[in-house]
Amino acid sequence: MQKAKRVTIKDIAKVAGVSYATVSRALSGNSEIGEKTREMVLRICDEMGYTVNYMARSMVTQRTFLLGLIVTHVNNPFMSELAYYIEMYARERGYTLMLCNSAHDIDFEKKVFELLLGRQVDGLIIAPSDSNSYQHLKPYLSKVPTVFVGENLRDLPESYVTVDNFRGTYIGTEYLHSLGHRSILYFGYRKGSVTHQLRADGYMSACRDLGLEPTVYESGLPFSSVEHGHQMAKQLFQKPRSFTAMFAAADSLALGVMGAAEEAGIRIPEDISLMGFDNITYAGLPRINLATIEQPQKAIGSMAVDVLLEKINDASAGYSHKILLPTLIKRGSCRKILPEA
Amino acid sequence: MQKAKRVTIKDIAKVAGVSYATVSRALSGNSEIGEKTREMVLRICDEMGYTVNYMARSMVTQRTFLLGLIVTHVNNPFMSELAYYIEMYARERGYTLMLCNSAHDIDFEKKVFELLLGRQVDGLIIAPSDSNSYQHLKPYLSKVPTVFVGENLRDLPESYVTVDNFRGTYIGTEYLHSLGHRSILYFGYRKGSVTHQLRADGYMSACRDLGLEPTVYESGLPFSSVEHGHQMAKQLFQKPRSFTAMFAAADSLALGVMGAAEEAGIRIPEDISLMGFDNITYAGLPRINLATIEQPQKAIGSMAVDVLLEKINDASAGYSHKILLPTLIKRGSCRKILPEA
DNA sequence: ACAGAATTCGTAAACGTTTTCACTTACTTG
DNA sequence: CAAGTAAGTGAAAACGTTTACGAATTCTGT
Repeated sequence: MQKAKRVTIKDIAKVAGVSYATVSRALSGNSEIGEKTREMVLRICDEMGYTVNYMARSMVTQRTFLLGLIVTHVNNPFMSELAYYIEMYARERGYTLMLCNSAHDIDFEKKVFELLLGRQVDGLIIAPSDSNSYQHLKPYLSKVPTVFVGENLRDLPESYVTVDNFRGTYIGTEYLHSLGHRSILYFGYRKGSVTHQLRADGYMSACRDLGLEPTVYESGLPFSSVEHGHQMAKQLFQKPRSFTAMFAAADSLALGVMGAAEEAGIRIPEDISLMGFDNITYAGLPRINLATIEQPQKAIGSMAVDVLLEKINDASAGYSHKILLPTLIKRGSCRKILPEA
Repeated sequence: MQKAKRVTIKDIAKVAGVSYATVSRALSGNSEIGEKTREMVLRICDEMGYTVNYMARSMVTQRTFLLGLIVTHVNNPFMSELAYYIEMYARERGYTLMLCNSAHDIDFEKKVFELLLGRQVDGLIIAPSDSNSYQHLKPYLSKVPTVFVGENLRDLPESYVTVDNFRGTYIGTEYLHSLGHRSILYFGYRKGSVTHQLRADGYMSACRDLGLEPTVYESGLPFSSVEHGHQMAKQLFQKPRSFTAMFAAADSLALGVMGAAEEAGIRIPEDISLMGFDNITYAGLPRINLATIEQPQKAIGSMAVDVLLEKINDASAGYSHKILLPTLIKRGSCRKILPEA
């Protein structure tokens, strides 16, 4: 009883007493057709509950209006927000999203890419699991328009849209300095990642410009997470501290720091001011109140879609690099102190 | 240059010097074919970078191996976790996910349902935006196997998988009682929703069994969010309190309560013990430490897929209601007190 | 009222697969 | 070695659309 056979264009044609080409014309609307027949056909479609079969259509038009989205984890708050905006915006533009998680696994990422290719997506947005995952995906990139998101590929000949990571840490460091902090520890997570490198560079550059001594503490871990932050901070807090503020390279790390601080009896912001990066929803929660650098996720999402659609619609289009501006978000985790000097 | 024409089964056939039917057989593997030809064909496919076109395949097999997932908001932490598990598990079973947000909008939900229908999904998982009005989806339900998730449809003849909401609030209330609380306020969010009703019932039933006086404070708002919780609690805290513990119907509400409490100078857990429901990731964060009732999301996700696949593969299968067990998660937001009596 | 133009519609091919059916081969077996 | 069976392969139809092409109809202006 579940098997209610789907009604096709031919069924409509039979009832309407026209050829099925005419039905197609009435529906797609782009071809010329008589006004009375169009109305008649549309009415019958309605009555019979017809819905167009996109697959069949795609077979002949060679366009699926399908977009692939590969994220590391949808349940990573940064990704889920991005995914939300991308989905909504893509739908607005007539595209449907196929979502896949790569789970930070490069082989998985490759497989998923191939899968989506087989699904004939018109284009692909990928939040790479690793900034050198570009190398692994290279063979596929000629097969489908792709835009990278959330990672900076530097001057590689591929489209990407991301935030100005350098500027983010730069203005954050400036802010901490303006609060009176003269000894700021940078708390990073991944050596060798371009994105991370840029964040670290922004911090160091600001330190230089402000006459501060930069100190970097980082793990070689492949990605940031609350647990990683917790582990790292735990170790850190065992040794005596010489800094008054910490700049974490990602909000998730900062959250881990908060946990470790609590355990170690260190108060934030009384003993240490803490700054994050991303402005995930968690950061704004009442008790968390994490000052941070906001990535304009909605803009990143819609921009990624725009860039992609441009690429899809104009095969001769080159690649583009869009770098959006971050915003400083002041919150309770940072406080003003008197410079000791 | 982007337009690298995709290689089809016919191209392979030409190179291999066989008919394209043979190529198909070599790939799908289910038909009989000579061992040497199979290897030869597969080798050539590999060399030429062939990937099967799922759309074309689906045209003839009438199976797309596509699953639709409709959630209210992927960036709602409960949903994003669910989506993650569903995607991963579905992929494991050979299905690809098409994700759509309904944004708590019933008309939107309908449109999206229709859209996915047109995309020929084999089945549909939906976290309804409103459990009252499954009515608007009714006309579609005969067209595609569907399972509802996260909402209890009571005894409607449709499949769903959800947590035992009644039991969740029941054991939560018991726990608060065991800590010495004798005056527990239930802080709910949506009148008329079955899910909410069950949670409220669990609380009231426990109160009755424990000899406590139930008190319910609720808004008619359509869904729970941190902002709603904040608003509600703000009002509540203006009046004098007679309770020592609050049981929020959802973690997001509880988070809002925390914010309002902070503003009102009320300490948690010193002044009030607070309990949530869902165990979203936020709840476990260092400073939040929200005691709550955990929904087994991973199990819900995979179970939903299992139920759906069963329905897909056996058209004569009826519907099933799966009610999974919640778990009490003890955390710092609740503390022991001495009963005044 | 008639030539010609414009409009509307039907026929058929095409998209890339799977699968039935029938036809070759090759392999058994007595 | 004949005959029967098994195994491998090709030809062609089918899935539900869109669209180029051409035929038929209606409209325009004189």
